[in-house]
Amino acid sequence: MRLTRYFLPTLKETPAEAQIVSHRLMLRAGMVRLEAAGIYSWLPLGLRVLRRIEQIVREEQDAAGALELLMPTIQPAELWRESGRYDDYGKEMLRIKDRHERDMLYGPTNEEMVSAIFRNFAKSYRDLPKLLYHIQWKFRDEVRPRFGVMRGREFLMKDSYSFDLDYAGARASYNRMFIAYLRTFARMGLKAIPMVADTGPIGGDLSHEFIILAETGESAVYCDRGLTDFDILGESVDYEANLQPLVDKWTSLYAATDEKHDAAAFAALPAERRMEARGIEVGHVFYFGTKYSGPEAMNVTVTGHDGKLVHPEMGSYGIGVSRLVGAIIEAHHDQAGIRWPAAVAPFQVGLVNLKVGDAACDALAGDLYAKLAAAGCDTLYDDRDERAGVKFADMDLIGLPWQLVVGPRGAKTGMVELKNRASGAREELTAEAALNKLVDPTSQLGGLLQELGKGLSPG
RNA sequence: CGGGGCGUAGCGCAGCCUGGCUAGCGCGUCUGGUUUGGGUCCAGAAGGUCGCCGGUUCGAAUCCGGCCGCCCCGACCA
Repeated sequence: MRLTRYFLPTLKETPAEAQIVSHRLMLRAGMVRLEAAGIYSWLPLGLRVLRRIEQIVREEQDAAGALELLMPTIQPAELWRESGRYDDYGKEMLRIKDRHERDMLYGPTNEEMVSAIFRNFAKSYRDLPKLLYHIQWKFRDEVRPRFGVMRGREFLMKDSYSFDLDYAGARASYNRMFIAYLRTFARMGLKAIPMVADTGPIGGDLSHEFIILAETGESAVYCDRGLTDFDILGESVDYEANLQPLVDKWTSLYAATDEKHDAAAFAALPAERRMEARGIEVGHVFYFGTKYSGPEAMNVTVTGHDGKLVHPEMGSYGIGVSRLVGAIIEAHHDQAGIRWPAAVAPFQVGLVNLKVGDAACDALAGDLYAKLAAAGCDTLYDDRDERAGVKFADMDLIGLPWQLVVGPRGAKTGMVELKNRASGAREELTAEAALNKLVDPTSQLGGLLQELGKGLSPG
């Protein structure tokens, strides 16, 4: 993409309303625009990131055996009256009426609807187990939206729902999602730590929040330092096998948010393993049994092995997709701007032509742009007639993993500079060598790019 | 929803307390020149219903009342 043709309204100064760093950077980098409290338009750069995150989530859900569907944003109140939540949910639910004065609502979640869908089609134990998910905009009329997209009223969420014949099956589904979540966040360059969460009236130990560590996190967290050394991507995961040992490994060490914190248990850890930090919740997995499938709610039944009707055991599993955009920035930024992990970056390479109009610079940069494009590498080519400082500042701000700089100093001899945004490391090398480094499929980055390229649509 | 703060040009702000010429400044934008490896410098220009409605007054960005919007702290949540 040529920057002269792109829509990238970067800001030098920080808008007054933004307090936390991710919100500031998203506004300054031209990713989003506030439309109303907690409601945002996603501008082209922000949308690209949102889509990358969404796609990683989708791939891991699919890999874990979940099936994608798409339910509407607007739901009839009838469903919620069935479960009893229409009256319980309170003002957080945005209630609307259609032209016939029928009560509708903008969905804050989808347990009722997915239960109704499942109830309609599933008849027998042979239809179980099933894991259904969708990625859809939700609305919760928060009293106080804040932190930009991290706590908006409208937000993009991936929510999955599992249906199993019995508790053992539900636990297996839970484990699938648990592992899928670990992989999902790890692929995004995040260290997400599962922490025991409140299960409410259901009880049991089957609810975990996935928390990423960030200095600016919303809540205090306490955990065993050993958890940060675990690497799910290094494990071989077979979703058809028993996942319990793997789940046990991740839940064996102490980890809790402040509301579930057990000071005594934490104090029992060796001092060097005690870690106190700040965290942001990016996912939540929850087993709730027959709360929604039961007779007092949606009354979902299938015929069991013995011919008797049974209510499926359910669970739900959420990932805050739009929230992740902010959360990732909280975890990956510096003074100058964002430092995107490659897997979610809006573009992989920022190609900077320092002197547009200079024959050597134009030719070399143009050639590199064409070759990067041919190699399938998402490249943002800064071909603006701007000063070097402006270009560098914008590049650092939007945080693409690699900056490929073509300037008059080196262009004559075919030399360019390659800068790694995350580490800040720069090296002078020939254009050819830089290209090979960026797109050679045998190189680490090249391999990553190839993997990223799969299934990604241009944004 | 309780407490606090703020709405003046695209963005960041001053002016308001103590009403008074054509409402300012910086950044950005446009034009010309200059400069050219980290947000150049000079000159010129465009751009504002001072959030909205009403009141007080000879006169309101400024004082008073109401409303709307946004932000922060708290309680609540992905």
